[in-house]
Amino acid sequence: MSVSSPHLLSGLNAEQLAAVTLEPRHALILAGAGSGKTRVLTTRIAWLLAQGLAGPHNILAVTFTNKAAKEMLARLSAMLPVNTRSMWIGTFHGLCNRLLRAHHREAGLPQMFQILDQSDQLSAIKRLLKSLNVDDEKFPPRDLQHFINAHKEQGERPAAVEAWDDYSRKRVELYAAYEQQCQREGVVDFAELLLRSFELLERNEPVRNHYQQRFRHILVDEFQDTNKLQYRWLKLLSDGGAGAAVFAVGDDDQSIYAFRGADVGNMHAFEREFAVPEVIRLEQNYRSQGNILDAANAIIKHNETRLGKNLWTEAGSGEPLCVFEAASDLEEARWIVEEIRALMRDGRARSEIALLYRSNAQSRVLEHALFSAGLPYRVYGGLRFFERQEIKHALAYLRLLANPDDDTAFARVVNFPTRGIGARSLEQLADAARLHQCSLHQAIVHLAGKAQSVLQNFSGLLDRMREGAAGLPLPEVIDHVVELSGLREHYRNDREGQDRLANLDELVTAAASFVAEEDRRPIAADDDAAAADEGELIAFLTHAALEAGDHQAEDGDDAVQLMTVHAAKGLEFNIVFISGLEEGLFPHENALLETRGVEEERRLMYVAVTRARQRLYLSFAQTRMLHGQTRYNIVSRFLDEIPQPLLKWLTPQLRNAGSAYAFGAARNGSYGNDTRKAEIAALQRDEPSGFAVGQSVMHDKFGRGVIINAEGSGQDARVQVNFTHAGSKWLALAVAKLTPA
DNA sequence: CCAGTTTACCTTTTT
DNA sequence: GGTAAACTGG
Repeated sequence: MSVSSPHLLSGLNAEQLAAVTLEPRHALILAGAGSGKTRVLTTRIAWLLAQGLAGPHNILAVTFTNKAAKEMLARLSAMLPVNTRSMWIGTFHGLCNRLLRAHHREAGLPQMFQILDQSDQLSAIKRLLKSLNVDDEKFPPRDLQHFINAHKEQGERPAAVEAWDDYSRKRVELYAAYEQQCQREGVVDFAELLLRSFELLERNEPVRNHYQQRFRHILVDEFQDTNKLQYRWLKLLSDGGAGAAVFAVGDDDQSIYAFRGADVGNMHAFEREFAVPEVIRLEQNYRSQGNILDAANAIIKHNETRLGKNLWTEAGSGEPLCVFEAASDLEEARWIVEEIRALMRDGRARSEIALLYRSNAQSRVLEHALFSAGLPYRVYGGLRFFERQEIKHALAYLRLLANPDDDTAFARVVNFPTRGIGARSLEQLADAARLHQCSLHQAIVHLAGKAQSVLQNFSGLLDRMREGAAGLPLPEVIDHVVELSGLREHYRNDREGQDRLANLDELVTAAASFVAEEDRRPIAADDDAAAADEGELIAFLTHAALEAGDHQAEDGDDAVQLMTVHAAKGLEFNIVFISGLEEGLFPHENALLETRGVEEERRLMYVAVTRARQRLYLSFAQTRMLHGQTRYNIVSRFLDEIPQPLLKWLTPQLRNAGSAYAFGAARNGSYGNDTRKAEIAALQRDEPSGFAVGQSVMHDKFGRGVIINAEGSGQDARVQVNFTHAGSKWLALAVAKLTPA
């Protein structure tokens, strides 16, 4: 390895170079979209190694996605020959898991602890509520799950949570009970991985000292997405800033995970608490044409709380952004398909094109249109491989092999496929378990009568599985379990079970390639205490929980890419469509209620816009089917925030010329039947005083809006209006001064 | 007492 | 449109 490696640094601009070659000290890099962030991060690591400022084992690099971690590793090994295995590179959850496996005893966990993903966590909570006879109407499991996770992410155990009334006291009590249940079953949820390893470092001085001395350089990707606990974890590991040099890369404008506890405030806190000497801004964008960047800059300027940054490019302005107003979501989808066809006639590949939307529910219409047109497409999102029910069932059996006391897994498959163990027997079992303070599996011996015999049969099945699996390689273990459990038989008899059968086979294949991968890069004899001797099965189950799989999109074929804006973060495409630019959808209505909610939505829009290299299409629809009912939306404020000269309207701008209702009709049916249907429905409802659902109206105080609902007649007539800036309101027509806009 | 059928409910984003 | 709880028949 050369002492100075000019080739490493060639092609970097001045700011990138400054960031990469900073002397070892704390640094905050504000890296705008498309500014070469990942390159800076990986080159920084390579530079530290090449300069001899650190050995591989001194490096800890943390990312948010497995994908980012893999990419970093791949790029790094391409840059210089290095034993990446002795570096700690991974997601927060992955690294915490590694820490806890190595120190499970000190952390108070069984060696074989299992990881609950969120759906496992939810069912664990439901089971808990049932066993404590808690009314799940009063304490909805989802709320409780959010409550528990939010507190864990703040670093708060039940004892630290403030309770001021009976209700909050009860919730804290349930939080405590949930912890006990997890501890008894030997399982940890996602947030627990973080909190437990934080507490391990905090309380165990030898362990803390060991890692503080080992890691001299901590590099953090997507720093704006860290939550409070992750920040404290980093701070602890760097000995409050006195130890490892922390190199944090982030973009406050791309912070889009506040909803799950991410705290942009960490960037300010880091600057202050670590006394970061200087902040380096990467503002040159290598991705997008000028007009696209101008639009992105114009949008994000509307946010008040920013560290401040303005992207620029040496590329030309490029094309204007194309805007399309559709009569309906179906129309929007049809237009997108037409446009894609035109692009392909121009010689564009489908894989250059991405369709972005705010929420997954929007993909269906787009998929339908693409499918009907025979255009290949790939959807990112939705169910991932390890989240499919047949896979989760198979994994549950595997978990029971490793740990029969895993009640979540037990409850999941005890009667699946059905084997005559009904609700009644399970109730008795749960009662016995509570009475004896033991797991469901252990409670079987305390039963009597029929319940005991059927459950002992099940227990015997598990024993036979374990015996049959002994000594087999992992893929064969899985195959054996799938067979013996009756899962294969069950899906064979199910008319719609063919895909599921194929997935179960795929699980065996996945295990085979997982084992092969592990063999190629064996966990090197780590200098850490008790190098995790987890065994293939535990490693595979951990892999399944932490990396739920590639969002089910097959590689290879040339296909249009469909995904949510969140999923698109970090990606780039030559041509991007952002669809559904409507108030209530994007920005999402739920976000309007939250403080700073609109700002987060705006950052989301900023992320969406900056995905495009050459061409950006923006579209919205007047009516949209959502959750089975038609909604009448007005154009998103974000579209209004883009300067008009950057835009090219593909549809006439009639927005002030009449109601949505009127111009749907004016288009003379050429835009499909959807607007007509809305029209007819409105007429049939005998709307009062000449107002119709879907019509644009003006109000002295609230401004412009669209009527989305109506009821009553005469003096009692009321309409619900969705105002651009004031939100949705019910107004009595006799009182409110509404005028057609 | 269990198993298949119907109904209800939900969906903003996810490691 | 898809799953999980409630229902009802065997």
